[in-house]
Amino acid sequence: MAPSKPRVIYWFRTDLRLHDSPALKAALDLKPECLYPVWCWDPHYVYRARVGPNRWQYLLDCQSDLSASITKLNPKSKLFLIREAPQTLLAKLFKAWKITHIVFEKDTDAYARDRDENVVSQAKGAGVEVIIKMGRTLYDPDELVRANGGRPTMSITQVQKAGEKLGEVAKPIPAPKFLPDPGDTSLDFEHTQPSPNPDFNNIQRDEDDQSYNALAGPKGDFAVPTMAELGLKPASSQHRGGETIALKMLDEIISNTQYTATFSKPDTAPTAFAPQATTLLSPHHHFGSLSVRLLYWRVMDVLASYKGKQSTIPTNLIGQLLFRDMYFGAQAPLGYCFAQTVGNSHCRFIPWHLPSKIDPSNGLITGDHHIDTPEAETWFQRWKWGKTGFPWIDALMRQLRYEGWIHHLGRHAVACFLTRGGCYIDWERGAEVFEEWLIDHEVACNTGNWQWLSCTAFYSQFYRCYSPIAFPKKTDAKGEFVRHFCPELKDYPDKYIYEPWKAPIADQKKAGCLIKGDGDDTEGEGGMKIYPKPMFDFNARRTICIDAIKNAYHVNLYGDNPKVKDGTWRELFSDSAEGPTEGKSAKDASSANGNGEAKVKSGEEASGDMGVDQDEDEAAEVGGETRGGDRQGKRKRGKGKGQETLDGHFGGKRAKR
DNA sequence: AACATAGTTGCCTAG
DNA sequence: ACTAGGCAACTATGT
Repeated sequence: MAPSKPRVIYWFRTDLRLHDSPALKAALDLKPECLYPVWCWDPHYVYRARVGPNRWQYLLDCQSDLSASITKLNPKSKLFLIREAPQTLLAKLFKAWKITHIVFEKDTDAYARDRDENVVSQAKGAGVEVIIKMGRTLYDPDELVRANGGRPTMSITQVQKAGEKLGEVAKPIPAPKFLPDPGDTSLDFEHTQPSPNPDFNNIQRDEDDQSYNALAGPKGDFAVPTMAELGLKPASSQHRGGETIALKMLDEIISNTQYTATFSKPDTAPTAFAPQATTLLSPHHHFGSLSVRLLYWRVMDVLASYKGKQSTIPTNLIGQLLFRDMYFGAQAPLGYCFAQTVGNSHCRFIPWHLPSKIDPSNGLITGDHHIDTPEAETWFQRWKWGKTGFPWIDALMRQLRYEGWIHHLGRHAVACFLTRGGCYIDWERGAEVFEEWLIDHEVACNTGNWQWLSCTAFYSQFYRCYSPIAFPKKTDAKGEFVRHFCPELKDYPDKYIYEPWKAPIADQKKAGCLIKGDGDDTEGEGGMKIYPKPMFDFNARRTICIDAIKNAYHVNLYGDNPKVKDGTWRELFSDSAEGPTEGKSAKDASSANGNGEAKVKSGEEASGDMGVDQDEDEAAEVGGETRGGDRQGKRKRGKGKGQETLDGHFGGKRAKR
């Protein structure tokens, strides 16, 4: 009996490209009789990941461009976009389309691993062969971790050393010249509707979500959804996705050999816009519309022939890619806990304001947070919406919201301000906002960078604190960036542009904008604009925060410490510490931070639970596995029962200091 | 073992 | 306009 020719599903996910795809090459090497390029509209992304309109649009751009490129290679083919969860859909497709193989690119994100394990086991049960190839990073994160002694990669030198053991980064593979026909695409099976619970993206929609109305879309043609179908208003960002654009951007960067060879991240201006100072390739790497290995080798080619003085690792473009791999290598062994403090063996515990609520059933953050003081919540909201009264911070947050991208050092500035250098608010709050608004949001990189900036992992020089006044002055003394994104300040004199509250009233009136209030009003009498007063004395907050971090470093708890989970960490923090540290003795510590700033504690939650629901504190070890595969839809299940320990999954790996 | 140095990206003042 | 050193002080790594 001659073996029948392979009938292959190529499952596209975060690899929306045809060039340099080891997985796609593996699919084509099977010489299949038919190849189905498939995208499953995953409810995890639709409901559970936070995604604002700009990243939705970027994703649709990538899908449309990829689909067009597929059709260009084979007019019978396209990206078949099917509106159902992969966990329920793929097994039905195996049967309906007589599939023999499924091929996809490896994804080491915590959720992706769960999803893919599920699909792999269903494929095996159905007799479908699975082929998985790495292509998302320079090195396979799991191999990188193995070469790092099984430990998460926490520094760039570790990545370099581990990388050397793994040998040369894979050379890019050319895009295919042809693609096989797809087979019959009938969908003669029941449509499994997802449960939109929780739905973190409800706030993004102003119309009904119709993304799951029909398996093959409203026209039955497997088309890429429209923003309207998703219930979303149009994107505000000018940044557009897609492999075609990505390759053009790459060509432009590489053709500027001086830029490519001398690029040095700390020397690029975060105040530069239109054009920005860095490459803006990160969203393409996120969606896979540009291969990082292609960028790597094209940069290496330039470096090999460029005669002038070059920048070096870690500040050059190669270094940037190594940092990306470092974060993937930090995330890979830590799983879900990498994205939070509680349970994370490599993240310092600091008693931030607005700590996450934890689901006792799996030890994972729920997406909701405790409000330990109303003041901190106010600061958080003003930070998020660009109304802090610090123009540099507000301009960055508005650029983030409108355009979905800000310069890396701008991210430093706003992240430092929210956490260790201003508000003393939990980095998880900031990471959630970035997750929602960034077009290049990558869970490993976003998490890692927030830990870096909050000095909870990767970086520890907390006394180096970004000033919202001095820092932007270095590259933009005239405040052009602020004038663009905070136009109400556009006529302010240069000397007041970063601290407009210092301008005399006469100057404020002359510039057509009064500095007053807390951001609720934007326009006053006679068309006079209003910009808020600064929400605190920055230098005073800076001192409070540095003292508090220093103290927390001395207490020296990590996220996997039992005291973090059971609440007894409070006993280790004196009443004079910033943050919700007073615990049971809150009443005695009303104004005790030594800087004359009376702390405002809400009666409701000041001495309440932090990070963990206290009812659940008696939790004992119940099995070793808390991967949280059931995060969607069932997070309120089993309160008080079946909870598992938050610590010990990665126990014994790091000697505590 | 004790110590020195480096670490992608701080700020301020004096000269 | 630019640089050097002080500021107060963290961890990881190497000798």
